[in-house]
Amino acid sequence: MNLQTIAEEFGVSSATVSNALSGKGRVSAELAQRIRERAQEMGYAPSPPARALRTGRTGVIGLVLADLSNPLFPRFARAVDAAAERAGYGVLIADSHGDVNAQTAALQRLVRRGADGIVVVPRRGTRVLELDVPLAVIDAPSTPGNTVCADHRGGGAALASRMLALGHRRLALIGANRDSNVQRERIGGISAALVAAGAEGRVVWLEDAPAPDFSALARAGVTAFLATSDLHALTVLTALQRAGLAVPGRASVAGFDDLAFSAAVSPSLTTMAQDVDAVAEGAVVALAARIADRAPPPEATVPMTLVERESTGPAPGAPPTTVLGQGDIR
Amino acid sequence: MNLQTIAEEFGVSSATVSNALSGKGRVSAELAQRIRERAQEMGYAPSPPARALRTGRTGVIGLVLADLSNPLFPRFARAVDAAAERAGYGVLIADSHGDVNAQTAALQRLVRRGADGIVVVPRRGTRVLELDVPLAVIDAPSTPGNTVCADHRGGGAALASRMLALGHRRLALIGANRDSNVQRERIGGISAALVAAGAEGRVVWLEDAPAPDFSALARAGVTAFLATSDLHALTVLTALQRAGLAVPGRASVAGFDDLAFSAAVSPSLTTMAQDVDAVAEGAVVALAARIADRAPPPEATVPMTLVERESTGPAPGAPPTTVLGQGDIR
DNA sequence: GCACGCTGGTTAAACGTTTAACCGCAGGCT
DNA sequence: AGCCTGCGGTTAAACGTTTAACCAGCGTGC
Repeated sequence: MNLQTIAEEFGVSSATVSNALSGKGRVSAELAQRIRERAQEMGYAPSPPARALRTGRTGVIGLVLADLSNPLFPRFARAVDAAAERAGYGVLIADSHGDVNAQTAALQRLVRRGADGIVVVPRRGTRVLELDVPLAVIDAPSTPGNTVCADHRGGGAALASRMLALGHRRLALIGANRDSNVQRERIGGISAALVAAGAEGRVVWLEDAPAPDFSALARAGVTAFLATSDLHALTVLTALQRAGLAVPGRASVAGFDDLAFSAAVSPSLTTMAQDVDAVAEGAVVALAARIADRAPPPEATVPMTLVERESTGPAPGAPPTTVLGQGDIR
Repeated sequence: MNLQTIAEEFGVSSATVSNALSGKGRVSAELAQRIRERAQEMGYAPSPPARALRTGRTGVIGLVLADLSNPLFPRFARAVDAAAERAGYGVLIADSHGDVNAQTAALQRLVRRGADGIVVVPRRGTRVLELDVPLAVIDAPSTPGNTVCADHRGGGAALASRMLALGHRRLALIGANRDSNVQRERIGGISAALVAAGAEGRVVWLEDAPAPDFSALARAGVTAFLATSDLHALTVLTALQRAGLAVPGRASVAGFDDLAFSAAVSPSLTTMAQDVDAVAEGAVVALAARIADRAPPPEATVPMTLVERESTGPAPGAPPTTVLGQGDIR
């Protein structure tokens, strides 16, 4: 089932068949058409190794998801896979087992396996070394070499604004792992918006420290908890509930990324979602351009969208506000 | 940086170098040694396409994760990747977008890309069609063609026994999606153990139906909720907490699979965990054997382990029992 | 009448590896 | 002396594709 067998059927050379299928050389339009049809009905598929050997390109890109603890992993994998498929690429994965030089090892494995380029979602604070293959980095605008990402800062600002509109003035910020550019930007966006409005936003928990007593904070007057991840938001939510504090009656809780469980818990979590598909598409397109030696598109950020659910509401004692866009707006 | 360049350095033919590196043909031991050392220090790596073209094998296996909603995805991907790496294979992914013929499309994409074999975690109730490449299926023993999986039935039975030992006699079972072989086996294992002990275990929620009122069930005398997934367990947990029912004081809650959030919520979730690494390793080993045309190992199941956390405890009003293995036993 | 250019192909080389077949040579056996 | 055998390689083909270079035939312009 190679070019030769088709060629013999038509009494032509295999080069002609190759030309007909690729539309590159000189073949009469009519013969080309017939060859394409026949190849189609024979289910002919070119041999990737042969093509790769000749052209030096494998048609495969690597994907390294470094931060395994990030539950966005499956969605990124899926989205990158879909985008790569659209661009005609296969996807080779390599999970760096979390640690930093395992990440570079993963990258090298991928180039050894012949990846034409690599999409990498780096481990927090990891700088990705320069390789001899094109890279597309998905992290945060502040990361050097970043290619495309969600607008984490803008998302933080938007979430904060919404909470301000709901009357919250004392807020607790959660989960600012200082090694994560993404989390830093989210916190930065939130803080900026709060400060501009004269509200209080204090970071109360970094990932590495032991968790504080959230219910005590609520009793002390904090009316909203904004976490940089739904995972942390969930921790807060269950802690408050366990202490008998109503959410959102007594305090509101919100997170980021709209993780799988966020819609399933009760009350369901308000969250700032990123458009994973758009980000992945951007990364793959940029990578494909760089592989084809065209100018890659400029560094881009895609907007985040607020998914307002049940875990947020007006601050207790605040004057009633018009509640816009309530409900699941996915 | 190919065989030829090394060969010239030694004044031998490229075939000799190939033989030296593979240890297959006839080369003097001493020359072979020198060649290997030199290749090492030159950083020589054989060209995968060339090797694939010649041998007909790419050294790459496919991984299709069909059930995207399954949050185990990242762990399976990681584990399969690691096992494949150990076996000398790369991993090409293909996410079937959930629907059934997208799954077969994904399989075909992988074979077209040259996968030597495919590991598939099938979509619920999907029968995987026979292909011309070796397959390893990770699902449940009842699935035709299954290769390796966790002992879902045994896990269910063990979880049930533990709850019985804690004095629970009226239990609610949750999440028996009737298309999922895995969930059916888990429910089956639980039910069998409960029935054998004369306790009551009723399935109260299938995924497609609207969720019942869990707090009402608890007030009606159910003291334990066993869900086939931590996701459902979390739904129950938050619903009970919101209704002001203490967990595990008033009712115990347990799930399966030890998902990311399970240790983070309050109270942390008791769960029946599967050894993802062992399952993945089994699948890859079986697949590698089939690819090498050796007899694959027999179908295997790997035991599950109970991770007992805070969400389970003695049934209210039950005689006090010795509590074995309390705490996080990971 | 002839050089020229266009059309529709063909030929052959090249990509880098593996492997079957061959081959010269030295030593041992008969 | 002749023959076999084992050692240490070499030669060459093959895997399937792409692509640069070539070529026959034919209509055209001058």
